[in-house]
Amino acid sequence: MKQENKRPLVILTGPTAVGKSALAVSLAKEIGGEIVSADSMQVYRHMDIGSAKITEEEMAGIPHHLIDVLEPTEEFNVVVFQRMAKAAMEGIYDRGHIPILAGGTGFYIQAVLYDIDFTENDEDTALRNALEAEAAKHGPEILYERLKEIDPGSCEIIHANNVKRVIRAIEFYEKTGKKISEHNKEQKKRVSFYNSAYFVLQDDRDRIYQKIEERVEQMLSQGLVDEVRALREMGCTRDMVSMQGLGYKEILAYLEGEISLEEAVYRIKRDTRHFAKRQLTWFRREKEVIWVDKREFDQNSQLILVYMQEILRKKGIILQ
RNA sequence: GGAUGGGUAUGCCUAGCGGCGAGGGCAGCGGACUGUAAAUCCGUCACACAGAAACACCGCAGGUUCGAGUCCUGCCCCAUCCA
Repeated sequence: MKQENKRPLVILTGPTAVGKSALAVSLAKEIGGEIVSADSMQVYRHMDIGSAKITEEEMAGIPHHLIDVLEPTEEFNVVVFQRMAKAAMEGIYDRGHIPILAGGTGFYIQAVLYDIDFTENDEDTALRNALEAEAAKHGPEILYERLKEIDPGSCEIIHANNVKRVIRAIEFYEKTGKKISEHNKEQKKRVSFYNSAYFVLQDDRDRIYQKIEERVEQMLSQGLVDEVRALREMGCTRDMVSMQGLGYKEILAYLEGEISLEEAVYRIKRDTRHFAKRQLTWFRREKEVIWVDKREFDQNSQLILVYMQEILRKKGIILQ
């Protein structure tokens, strides 16, 4: 398909706490956009403070999709995300608007942008659990050896200690009879499915870290502990996907008397920093990204907006 | 003033009790990622050289020893306790 025949898609991402949400709203206003959240935690209801969820007021009338659509007890993953995001985008196109995929989960963005094919296979938690138990009992090598026999290609890519990915590779083979290493090789060749602009908002590392620090403190004063306590009373446990979120698993550990509040806060800050770093690593690897460094715009979001629109115009994503 | 414990690499904590070109953890930094991704995992971390050559002040200065982070003496800091 020729570039101009593809449908438009704007992506706005970047490390946590750089200021994506606000910028996304401003951009949406300018270009007639609607926002599709690419965030693995903001999908959950009752998880407002810890996920730094955008407020109704901050949305300023711009429609936001994939926020507050699941209960914390429900499972969420890329496949579900992909399905929901595509559905939301259809609606946006129907309304003649431009979807703005905004959020920090690079993997989710990739799934939509390249329309990655996650070969349908029923998730087999029984198999996963069995494999996990095996690894826990006999060590991760045992699964790795097994993978070596069915899909040696994967062994070259996946480290033996990365049990989750080793399990997925085995599961993939068990369910489809195909090798995930080959499947992935195919998927990697894909090019953007849309006429897209992939903006990554960037800033000075120290500034990001400082904002993380401030944000965590703010969450605490907004009542993060109470929020988690309420979730716990609702029956949320640490093995749920939702409770793997930063801020949630640590506060749960505190509420269960495992660690002090001080330790929990320390870990949230530290792990959020690590997270921001991992996000940057991810975006550096993506080929089509357009880095938007706030330092180059004197932190002025107005200038950034002008710059982004200029690019969108050049790409034919917006007219005028 | 006295007692006791301690000071380990230009970030922090810690192992070490005569053979150490000093072990580990954290932070930091880099990387991977295609159905848990705010997850999971890997690498690096004084500098330089590489394997008969190189040599970071293991608080500082001496001493014992073939050999000292490790033992002895003195000094300087820190912590706690007693006056």
